[in-house]
Amino acid sequence: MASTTPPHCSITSTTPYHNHNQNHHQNHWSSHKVSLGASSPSTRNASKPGNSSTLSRDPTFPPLSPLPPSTSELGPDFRGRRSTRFVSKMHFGRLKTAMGSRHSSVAEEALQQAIRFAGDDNALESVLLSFETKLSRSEDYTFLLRELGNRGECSMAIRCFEFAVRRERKRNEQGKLTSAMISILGRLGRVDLAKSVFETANFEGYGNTVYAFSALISAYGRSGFCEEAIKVFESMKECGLKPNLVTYNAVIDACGKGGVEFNQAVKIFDEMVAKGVQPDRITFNSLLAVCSRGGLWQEAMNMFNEMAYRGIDRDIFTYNTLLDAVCKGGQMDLAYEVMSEMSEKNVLPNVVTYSTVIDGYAKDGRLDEALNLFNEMKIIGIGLDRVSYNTLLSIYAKLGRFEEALGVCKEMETSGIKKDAVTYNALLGGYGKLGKYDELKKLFEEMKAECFSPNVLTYSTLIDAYSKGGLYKEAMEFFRQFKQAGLKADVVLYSALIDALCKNGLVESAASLLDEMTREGIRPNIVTYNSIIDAFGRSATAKFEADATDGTNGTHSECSTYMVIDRTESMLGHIEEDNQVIKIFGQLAAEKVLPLKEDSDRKSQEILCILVLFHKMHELEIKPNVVTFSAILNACSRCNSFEDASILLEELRLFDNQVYGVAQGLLMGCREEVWVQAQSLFDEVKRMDSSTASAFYNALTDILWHFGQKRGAQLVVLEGKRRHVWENAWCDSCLDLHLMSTGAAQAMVHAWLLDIRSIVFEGYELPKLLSILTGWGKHSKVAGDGTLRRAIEALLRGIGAPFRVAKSNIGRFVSTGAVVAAWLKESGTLKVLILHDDRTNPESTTFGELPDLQILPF
DNA sequence: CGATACTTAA
Repeated sequence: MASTTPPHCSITSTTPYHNHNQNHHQNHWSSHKVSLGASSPSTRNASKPGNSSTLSRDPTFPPLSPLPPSTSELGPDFRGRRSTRFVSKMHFGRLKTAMGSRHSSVAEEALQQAIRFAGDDNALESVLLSFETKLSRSEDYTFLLRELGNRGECSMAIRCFEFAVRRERKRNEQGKLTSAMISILGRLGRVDLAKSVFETANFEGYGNTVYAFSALISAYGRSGFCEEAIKVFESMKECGLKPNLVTYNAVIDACGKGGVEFNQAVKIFDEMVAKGVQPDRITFNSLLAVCSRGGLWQEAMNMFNEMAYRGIDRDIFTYNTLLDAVCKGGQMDLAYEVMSEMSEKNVLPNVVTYSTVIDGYAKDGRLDEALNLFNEMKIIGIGLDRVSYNTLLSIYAKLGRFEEALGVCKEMETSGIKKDAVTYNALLGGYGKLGKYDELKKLFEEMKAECFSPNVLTYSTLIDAYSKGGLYKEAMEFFRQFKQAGLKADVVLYSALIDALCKNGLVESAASLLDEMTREGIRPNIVTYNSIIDAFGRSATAKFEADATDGTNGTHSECSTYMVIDRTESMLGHIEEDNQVIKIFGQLAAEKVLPLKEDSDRKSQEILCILVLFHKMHELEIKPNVVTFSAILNACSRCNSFEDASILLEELRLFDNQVYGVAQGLLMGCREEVWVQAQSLFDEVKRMDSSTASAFYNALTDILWHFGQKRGAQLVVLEGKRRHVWENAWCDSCLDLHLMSTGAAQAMVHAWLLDIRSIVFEGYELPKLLSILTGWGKHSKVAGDGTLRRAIEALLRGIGAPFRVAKSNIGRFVSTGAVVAAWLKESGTLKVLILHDDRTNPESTTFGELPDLQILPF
């Protein structure tokens, strides 16, 4: 890694990652689904706490309600804010203990009494009074505060603090209590209260210390309010206080939690060095955390190297955070390397290390490797914790390996770890994927019965699952429950809704939802964009029923979908404001959405919209992934203009030459030129999970087939077969096409028949019965609509292949080996089986024209 | 003197 520059330079230099002009060709092919990137801080801070910024004149504290629901014990969900995923790093598992603190045993006694009166503030007051003479020093009170905080007794802690401050004479002792209190409130996620404690202390004259400021900075950081943290940091300097190591560390840490740009954190780091404050391990660990947020693995490696240069030890946190950055950056091979080096550096990987790398593999689609690491963990005796169990569970759920997922649940139970909201949501996702709606409902009820209130993700999962299954009525019902619960929609929920609309061709409604979410300050991500891109070329409209009397006379309006929906009276009896979504879902449920009639002008326009979207994504630093690529190719396949499709791909090459260059090259018939590049693309896809990989091959084959590059399509399909993209798709007696798109399937039929032919010509016998399976159109929008079956039927008829529909199964075409062999021996057969490209590169005709290649068995 | 650190669900 940049070994030519001295490491101490590397930290502040502009990194290639941020230099889009130079580097955007390399970094766009990220396989992980969500890029946290650098989100705009302004939107994230839409709901700043405690905006009553005027200094409180009243030395009493603000009313304590609303308190977090459960204050009696420290549950896993114990935090003040639960609305955002940016603030996931709250460390209530690692409590500050009073071990080694210099409190007296009387303080312990006082604590026991106080806990007994939990919730009764007056009783607490009398306990404190009765101990007043015995509790001498502020250490005793700090101990009490901390222990009350650890037990979630926020209001008691504040009472105790007020009491202690009142009886204390010495300023610096009051100051100690203040910084402790701010820290505790910060840990409890109550920045609003922390701020008012701070302001009061300042007003009363004992809060103007570097400790109080540092604690407040950290409190803001914990809740993700990085801008506020930096403001406090600046105001501290204005007060004439000098930030010290801890202060700087707290600010940098806040940057990491708030998802701030790496460069801004580096600026603070530079300032600290310039002021002569020597960074320590925690500084670097926090800087690494900033990198990990944005997946800036190169910068993280630089930091890591710089630590060695400065002679700073690296601990388990250093390694875990570095690994997180490297994993989020999609560099799993490097992650593996780093992890392997840990033991020889005497830092043994722990459960967090494993969870991090395992999740990295899982997100990269390398599920086998993820599962291997779990085994490794078991072998070397690292016990699984809640997080690792949930990670394992979600991998199985994602793979649809439900038996194993349930096994994980059992194992969790026997190890004494109860299911939590994460577990339930992962299970719901798993059932949803398999379309097990009864179980889904049952589990949802169980979850509620176990008092895990469903959160946004729960509802997103349910809405997504039901709409993917076409069950819009249920999806709508869950949406309504979600609204009723008063939850705020997030990017996942919006994406689920948008996806449902897109899959039904309601692009314009989807676009208006995209606007709506943006207006609400919710940043769309790659999943959102992939759905919308996928919708282009699917135009449909909701059908407007003038008078719902007979339905024969529904006027089919051609104007914009959004307008149609807007003018449609709610069929729910009453019109709910704000509920565009419910209306549209109502339409979907009533099957009043019809495809718009073929309109090639419109489709061409839509294709070009993709370019606009792509630019927008680039602007928002949302990295396209393989799903984006597949979606774009699918949109092209739905469009009839070769010119438009090729213009689009040509333009997209500016963003990622490798990926779009390969597609464009194959489409234009320059196969020879791009085939090496194509191979490395296929290598990358090979590492992803099977459904993503097959979607990629399906999309690429479809566009080639659609635009007449049939030989190219066939080569791609064979590449996919060689790499086992479609499981057990092919043997001598049976060709299973049910996971393939129509283009891929057709190209495959030709290849398979050619292969069978070579068996015949080598003098071997064919199996008695040959069959071609098309399934029931699993991959088309409506299960069982048979698009694939019809395409294959037409193809077989077209080439005169003697197959017929099986009696028992209309998705299966059968023939006998003898009949097929006879047909294959006919003189004209080879000619119809060999595929050709409409376009070949005139300068390199040799490659595509060698018939030998096609006759040989593959 | 008191204030600062890691991993999970689409």
